[in-house]
Amino acid sequence: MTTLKDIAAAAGVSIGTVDRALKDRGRVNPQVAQHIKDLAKEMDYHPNKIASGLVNRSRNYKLAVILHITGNDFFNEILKGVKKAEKEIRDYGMSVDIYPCDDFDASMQLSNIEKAIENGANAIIIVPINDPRISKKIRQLNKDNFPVVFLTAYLNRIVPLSSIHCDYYRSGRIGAKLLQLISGGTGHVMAFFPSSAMFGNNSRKQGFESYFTEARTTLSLSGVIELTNNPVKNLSLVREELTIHPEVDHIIFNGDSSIALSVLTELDRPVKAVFYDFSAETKAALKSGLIDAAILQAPKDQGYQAVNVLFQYFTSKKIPQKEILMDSQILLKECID
Amino acid sequence: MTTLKDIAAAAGVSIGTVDRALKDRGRVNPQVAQHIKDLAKEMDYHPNKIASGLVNRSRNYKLAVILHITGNDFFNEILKGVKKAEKEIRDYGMSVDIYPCDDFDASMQLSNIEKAIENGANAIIIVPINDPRISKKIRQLNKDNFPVVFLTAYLNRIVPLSSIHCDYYRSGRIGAKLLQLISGGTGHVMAFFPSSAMFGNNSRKQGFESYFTEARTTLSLSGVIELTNNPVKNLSLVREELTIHPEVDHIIFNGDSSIALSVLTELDRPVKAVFYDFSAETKAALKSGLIDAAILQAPKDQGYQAVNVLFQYFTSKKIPQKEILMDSQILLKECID
DNA sequence: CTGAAAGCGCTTACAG
DNA sequence: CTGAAAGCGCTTACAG
Repeated sequence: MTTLKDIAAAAGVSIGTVDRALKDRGRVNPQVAQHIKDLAKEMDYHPNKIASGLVNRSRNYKLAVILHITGNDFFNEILKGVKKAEKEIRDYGMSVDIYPCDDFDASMQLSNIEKAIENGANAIIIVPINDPRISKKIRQLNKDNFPVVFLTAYLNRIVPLSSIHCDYYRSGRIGAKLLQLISGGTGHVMAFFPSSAMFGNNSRKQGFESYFTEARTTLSLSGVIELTNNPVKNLSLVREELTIHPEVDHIIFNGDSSIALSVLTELDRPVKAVFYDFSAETKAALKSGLIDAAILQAPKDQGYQAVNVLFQYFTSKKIPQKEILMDSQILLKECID
Repeated sequence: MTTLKDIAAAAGVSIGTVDRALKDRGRVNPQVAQHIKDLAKEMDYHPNKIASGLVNRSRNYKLAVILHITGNDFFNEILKGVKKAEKEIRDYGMSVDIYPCDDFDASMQLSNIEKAIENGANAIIIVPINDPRISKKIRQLNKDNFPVVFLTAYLNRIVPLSSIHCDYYRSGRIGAKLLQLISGGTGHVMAFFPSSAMFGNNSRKQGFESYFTEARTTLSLSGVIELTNNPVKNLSLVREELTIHPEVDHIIFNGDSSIALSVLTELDRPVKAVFYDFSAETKAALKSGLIDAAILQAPKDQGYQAVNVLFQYFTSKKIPQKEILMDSQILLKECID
């Protein structure tokens, strides 16, 4: 392994000069700089990140994770990933602060952004609520070159440093296909999707519907219902729709799983079901056979990646991919029991 | 972040003494040692791995990856994971050497183990061929406390430092369930599994068969064929079986995918198919609709984990889990197109 | 424009 | 049993 020292010796200069030349951080005689660069390439020099890390730790970067809800199984998974990454970067002097938020409370999220910055955050990881105030704020941060990473959700027409989420459209199509498979080819489907206030949810809904529009399924669609942000309202909504539509024998559900599960349990007819996203309840329901499949989006990985992307950015100046798409994972009973 | 220096100051001793007390690596007055340990806990001390890494790099650990075949898409994926991990640990002074092997050539694998050790390997990551000579050799290494990690495959009754593979039995059951789903409920199935020389393959076959034994499927099983290690032989075997059994309209295939794909292409009747493991061809076949599902076992992750486990073991003395099971991933056309 | 030196936190001989 | 010091490779003021 070539070190700065080796190159300095070969070039007959000090390691300080080598460093300046290689990192372009200073006034170095262009001739000398070029020679050093050539030598570095020749000697296959790769800076030792451990050593840089040891020095850089004094910089003490702070990352803020800003959520959009108070917490559920899905977000706990995300936080597990965040915390796993935090452990790995702690020694580099980086820390992570988590700002929880009342469900979909945009003004609270906005003030959390401001609070984070006051607290000295060097970057923000956010599950952005689709609200003009949030959009405006993030546009401003972009302009100021303040690093922002979108996690799980995103905002249309706003391009942060990086945006990490599943391929929502595709996951909608996968849901439709799974219904087709578990149905055996005939049935009536009712779909429940969350408020399309979040772009991802909307995109997932569109992916799902595209499968019917393109006639890729032999099932018939009894309805696509948009849920609200109110759990009580949602419970009666789901209950009601399944009563009004007695023909429905398949549902696909994206939202607070406990709601759909309790309705499924009280129903007097068999209904097959596909659920989105991880929760302990969903897992149990899959195991017991109450539901037939689940589609996950690797939440833990998403959390991990969000932190990791910023770590790379700060320590190695590595510009991340603008969009990091996570694979959807299909879960059947056989995958877990 | 508490450092050794902080503790030394608090205890009124030198950092050398603190280090010795905390790591149990030396003659320290028991009284003093206990006091230091208490202080460390109190002050929430966590050794900085970056700093240790910088020192330890001089130790130059060598890891050997010993394969059991020359290479295919599946193993290239594994190697991608190995190389990803290698990049991350290079700065810590660790390196990885890869020893390829003629397909299932146990004596070649045996000599590779010996070669690796001669070359100064500090640990071995191996896809063990089920052969008494290999078993004997690995038992000996275990006795000598030489770290061995099993990757993708394993040997019965031999417990290495860690064993990383998918849950083969479960993946067999998932295969059976997928056939049930894509069939719509009726059909005749023929299954092809590789030589059960590798324990995992055998376990997968058993998982698959259990699904039929337990009558969890409405399909009928026309045959379970064991493939050989000879591609030419396998091609005629698959072709022959599908000719002898004209009723077969579903296959599940675990082996060299190009063989099954070419037979599927030349067949004069429609046959639905589930394939195991990743290959570029499998992916294309899934996309084109020639096959209906694939079951992957996260090969890249497996390779990454194998190296990482040893890194943790050497740098942090962290004893890994005896068995690390990877999730099976279900792939449908909708997941990739 | 360039060099010498201190320091990041830990490990490890080397004295005592 | 304990301490002082060198060194891992890089970064960063500070002189010159």
